Amino acid sequence: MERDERFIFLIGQAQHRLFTRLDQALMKAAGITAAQSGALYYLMEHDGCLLSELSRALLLDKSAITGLVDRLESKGIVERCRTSSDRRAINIRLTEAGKAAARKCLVVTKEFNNAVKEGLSEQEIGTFSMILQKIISRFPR
Amino acid sequence: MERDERFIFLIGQAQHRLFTRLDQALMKAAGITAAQSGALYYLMEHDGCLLSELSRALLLDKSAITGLVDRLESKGIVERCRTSSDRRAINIRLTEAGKAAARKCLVVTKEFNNAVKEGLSEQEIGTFSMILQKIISRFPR
DNA sequence: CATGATTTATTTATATATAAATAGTTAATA
DNA sequence: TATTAACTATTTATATATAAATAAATCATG
Repeated sequence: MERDERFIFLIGQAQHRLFTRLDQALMKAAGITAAQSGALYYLMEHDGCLLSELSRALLLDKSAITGLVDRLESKGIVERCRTSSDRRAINIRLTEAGKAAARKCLVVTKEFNNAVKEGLSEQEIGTFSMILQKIISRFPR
Repeated sequence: MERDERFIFLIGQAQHRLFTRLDQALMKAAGITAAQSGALYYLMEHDGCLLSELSRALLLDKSAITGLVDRLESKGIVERCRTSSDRRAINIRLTEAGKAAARKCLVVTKEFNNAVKEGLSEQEIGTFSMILQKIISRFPR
C-alpha cells in the first residue's frame, strides 16, 4: 500500500476509532450512541424543533433522522408531538430522562475530548483543526 | 454547540465528505466504492488470500468482509474458490475485470489525494498525519 | 486418541448513512 | 382559482460496520 492511499486510510481509521470509543463511553454512561448524542446536544438548545431542522443542523438526510429519532423515542429519550398549525410538521421534545441523558453525555464528551488532545500542543491542535476545516470547505455536501 | 464537541464533529465531517467524494469518483470510474477499493488494493498484492486475512488487513470484522466480498463477487470483480487443504478456508481471487477495475481505482485515488493536499504545505501535511497516527495508536482496536 | 480450544466463514440483529420513491400538506403563480 | 412547486416526513433499497451466535473444520494437549 502506497503512502497516497494510506493518507485516506489514516483519516478513516482515526475517525472510526474515535467514534467507536466515544460510542462505548456514552453507551455506558447514558445508553446513548455518539450519533444520537449529536441530536441530544442540538435539542438541548432547540428543544421542540422539527425533524427537518435537526436534519439540516446535523447535516444528515431526513431519512437518517427518522431512524435516529425512532431509536431515541423507543428509549424514552425524546418524543414526537405535533403542535404547529402545519399538519406536516412533527416536533421533537426531550423527555426528562432525555435531559438527564444529555447532561451525562456532555460530561463524558468533554472528558473524551481532553483525552484526545492530551500530549498535543495548542499549535498542533490548531493546525489539525485548520486542515479539517479546509477539507470540509473544499468538499461541500 | 461548544468548541469541545465540534472537534469530534469536525473529524467526522471531514472523513465523511472525503469518503463520499472518493466513493462517487470510484463508482463513476470503476463501479466500485471506496470501502471496496481497499479490498482491491490488498488483493493486488495478495491475490488469492483468505477472507480472514483480508479481515485482518483491512481491520474489519469477518462478517463485514463476508458482505464486502459478496458485493464484489456479484459484480464479477472477485471470485471465491477453495484451493487449500483446509476445508474451512475460502480464497478470494481478482478476476480480469477486477484487475482492470483495481488499476482504474488506483489512478482515481491518487488524483483525489493530490486534490486533498492542494494548498497545504508539506509541513502541515506532516503534522496532520502525525496527529492521525497518534490518535490511532492511542486508541487501539 | 479424545476432548476442548481455536480458526474460518456465515448468519442474524442492530446502528448508521444515502438515494430514490411516495404521501400528504402547504405555498406560489399563472 | 387551479395547477404546479416545494416542503415534511416516511418507506424501501442498498452499503457499510459491529456484536453475538452458529456451524464446520482443525489444532493442541493431556
